[in-house]
Amino acid sequence: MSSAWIYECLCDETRLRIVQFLLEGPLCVCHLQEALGISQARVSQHLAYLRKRGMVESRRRGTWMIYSLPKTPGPDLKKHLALLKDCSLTDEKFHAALKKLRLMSAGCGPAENGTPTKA
Amino acid sequence: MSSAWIYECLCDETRLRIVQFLLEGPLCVCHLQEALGISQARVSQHLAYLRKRGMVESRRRGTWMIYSLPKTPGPDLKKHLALLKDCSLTDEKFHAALKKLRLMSAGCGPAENGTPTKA
DNA sequence: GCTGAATATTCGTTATTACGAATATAACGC
DNA sequence: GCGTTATATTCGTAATAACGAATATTCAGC
Repeated sequence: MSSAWIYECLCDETRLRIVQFLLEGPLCVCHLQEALGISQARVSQHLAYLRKRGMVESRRRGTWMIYSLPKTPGPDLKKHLALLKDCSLTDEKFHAALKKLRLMSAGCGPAENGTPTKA
Repeated sequence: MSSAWIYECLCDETRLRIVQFLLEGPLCVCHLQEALGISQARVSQHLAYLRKRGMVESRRRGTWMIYSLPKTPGPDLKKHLALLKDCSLTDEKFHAALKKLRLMSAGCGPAENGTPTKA
């Protein structure tokens, strides 16, 4: 039952969305919060869940926490993430949310090496 | 969130095992019960869960119910099942259970077109 | 139609999980 | 040090899911 934890991480709709977003690039908590339209606490709780299990990594950038997918995922996780990305291509709702997110802010990826500048 | 239901189906360890077994071929309830080492009711409950969501199909053969994976799975499910099979290759526990199952009984696959004969 | 075998369903309980609200922590600029 | 912003954690509760036990259904053979 080696990769059962992967299914457990993704069986919650909010967590699945988070990982889908992170597949597009690193994001800070407040951007995820905006994109998902849920409370800050809920985002943090789910991120903590995913972090404990090794599904996401975090690094601090000033007061911001930048979350991203593991730089060196294990073979099973790597395949699952690739498949999720593939399946996300046909996910209308996700793409609508992603578009909204990109309009809202530039994302945390490009601004990684400077002081965070909120939109 | 198109394929969220797939993760929901597989996030339970028992259900994941069931689908892993079915990837090897059709099985009846009592064989699954033996292979999993759990009560008949639990197997039936989980199978009902999976059937409602289109993850498994069933057909009657005498008093036996033969469960199998969908003959014509959608594109996303097809990919997920292929990945699960791939990941199962390195799953020691699963292979041990599979070996035990094959020693116990011939399986329901070969006996499909006759009266079921319990080992 | 009765019986036994295989499977399904219902029900009450327990365990787990997600949640919102409140509070705590951490870093930054002053 | 103080206030502000961003994030994390704790806690009590509500929703959900899994479970065992008991019961119901379905079919085959007689």
